[in-house]
Amino acid sequence: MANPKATPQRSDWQRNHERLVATAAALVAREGAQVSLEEIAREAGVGSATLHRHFASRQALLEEVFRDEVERLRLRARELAAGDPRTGLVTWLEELTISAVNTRGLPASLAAGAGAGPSAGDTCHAVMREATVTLTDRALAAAAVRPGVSPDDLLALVEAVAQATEGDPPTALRLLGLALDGIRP
Amino acid sequence: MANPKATPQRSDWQRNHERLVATAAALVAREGAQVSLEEIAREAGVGSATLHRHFASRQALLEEVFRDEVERLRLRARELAAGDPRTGLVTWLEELTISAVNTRGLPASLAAGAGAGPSAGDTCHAVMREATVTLTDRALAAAAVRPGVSPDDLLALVEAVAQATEGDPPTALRLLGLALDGIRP
DNA sequence: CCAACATATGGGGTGGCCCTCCGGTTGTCC
DNA sequence: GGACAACCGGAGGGCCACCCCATATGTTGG
Repeated sequence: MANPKATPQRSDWQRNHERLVATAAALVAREGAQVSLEEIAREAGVGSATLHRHFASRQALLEEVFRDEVERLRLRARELAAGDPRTGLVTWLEELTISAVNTRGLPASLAAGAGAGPSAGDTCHAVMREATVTLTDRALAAAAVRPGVSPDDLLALVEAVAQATEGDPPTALRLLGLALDGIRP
Repeated sequence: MANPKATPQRSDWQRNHERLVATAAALVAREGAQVSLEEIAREAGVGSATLHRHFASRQALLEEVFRDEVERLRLRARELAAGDPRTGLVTWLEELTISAVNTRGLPASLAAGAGAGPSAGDTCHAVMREATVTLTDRALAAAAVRPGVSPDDLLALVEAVAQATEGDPPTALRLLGLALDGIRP
């Protein structure tokens, strides 16, 4: 289902693909991650069969919808990896939380990827995980956080908080703060 | 929709009601909180209309399914309120987390009640909230936790963790531990 | 420029879900 | 044991995910 660059699809394929992702982005932002797939297809002006042919699952569609935002976060993590290890990690977790809470459907998409193990490397969750591992390891190495803290646990916590407080950034940050006070050395 | 003791329902009503709750409990335990309501009705041997007449919503049905477990937890909180304030609160949060993670569908049910405000006083969430408020206030009064900690935040965190780690108690407790280390004075 | 063909499309069908209406049934109370 | 309110469940409407296959359309070699 993914698009191997080796065999470029027909132009209408690409057109419909972009249409679908754009429409999905708009509808997910307005109605959440569980929008009707048929509505997306209808709004995009294609048959529902086409949507299913382009995306094997709702999750596959969401992965593409959030690709840009995830990329933005990935680059941000790169930046943060250049500064202070402690504040870098904390800022990363905060910004990730804010993004997830403010981006309708993202928490669901991240959580969905979490259970899948390390199978597919390009899921939203996998990218966020790699960033979190890097920043956590740096903080651990600098003794900036209590030893034994696991990046997977941190990410799981952020995802849990984001999913539970979708649309309410202040609460999300309060809950995250509660948790973060536990990582002092 | 609740059963005011003043006008006892007909015997078949009561029979079907118990059947439905029992069947729902079994199916929710096996398949999770989003089981098909029609399947519950089918398995219970009643028409789907009857199920909808007895329970205005899926949530209403779940509330009854979990009534016993919630009552057990409530009594447990009472016990804990007699001991050390610090360990009482911590133990409560841990046991609540364990129960929620091990009881399929409970996290969803708790979370669903969370957004509803203080309208209905007998929801699962409301009961757990009252217990958590009591124990947290005690701990705050004894300066056993950092001031400013909110029982609602603690409960929200437990519910978030429980929902995100449903069926995986070790992870749930690790995440809770991460958060709990933040409540030292 | 055009034919032939792989690639892609979408209407319509299947089966499932939630929820409601309404004709029929069953407890209950006098 | 009859009358009446309470209760039941099959059937149907609206919506959804997913799939099949006859049709259309980009693409490419002559």
